[in-house]
Amino acid sequence: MLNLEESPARLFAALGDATRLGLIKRLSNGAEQSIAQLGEELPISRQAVAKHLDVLQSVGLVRRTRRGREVLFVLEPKTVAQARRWLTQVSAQWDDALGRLKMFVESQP
Amino acid sequence: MLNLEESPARLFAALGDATRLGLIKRLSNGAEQSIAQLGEELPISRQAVAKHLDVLQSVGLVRRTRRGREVLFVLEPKTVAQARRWLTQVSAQWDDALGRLKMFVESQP
DNA sequence: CTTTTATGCAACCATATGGTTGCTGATTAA
DNA sequence: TTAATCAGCAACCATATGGTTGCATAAAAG
Repeated sequence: MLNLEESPARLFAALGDATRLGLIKRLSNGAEQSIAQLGEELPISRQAVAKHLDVLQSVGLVRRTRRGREVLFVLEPKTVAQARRWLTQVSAQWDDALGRLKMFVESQP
Repeated sequence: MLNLEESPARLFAALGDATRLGLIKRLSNGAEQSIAQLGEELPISRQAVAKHLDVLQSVGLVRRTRRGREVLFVLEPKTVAQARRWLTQVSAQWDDALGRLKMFVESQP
């Protein structure tokens, strides 16, 4: 897996597509699903779906398993959590900064 | 502001670039900063920085204010929180699914 | 008033991205 | 065994993206 800690950009980029977000949402029900299944309701070709899944796998958002002739995909919630953590840190730093500003203002005579 | 609730894809796409993540991190200290300031340490042209800031503003991640001849940018933590919320929901749905699976397995004779 | 500073606008360029189609190979079903 | 299903590979295409340069404008500083 790539180093997402120091470069979450690729991870967010993988999330930055409506089709891929849909796939993730669909996979978040916990079920393993094949490429054909995942593409059933989508208005794009199977190959397009496969490419999207490749992108998701390349950043570790999904894991693939072969079973016979089909390939099953499952969500990797740890990677979702990594993205969440980055945003949480930004929010926390923001809150800290505002807190310090408030303290400074209140300490003025 | 665009409707991010039903289409967080554009929001994640805006986060999907290392330069923009750097800008966000830099802005998370709470200080308003100009385009020139934000681009000081970056190895790209001022126009490139301005374009990145346009992207961030177009999804509501930053807000711009004009002061004299310069334009100041400030982080919009509410939008960061929106992205975080989407990821949280995916995680929660995943946890629910696993919980139901566990209950089902344990209820088997 | 002249110069510097900070930004905006527009054209341009190379590459990435999201999509397609056609063909091939392997596995399951009839 | 033959037919249907699921996936992989490769080429191709249009548009988006991230970057550049050159010139213009407005405000602050000298």
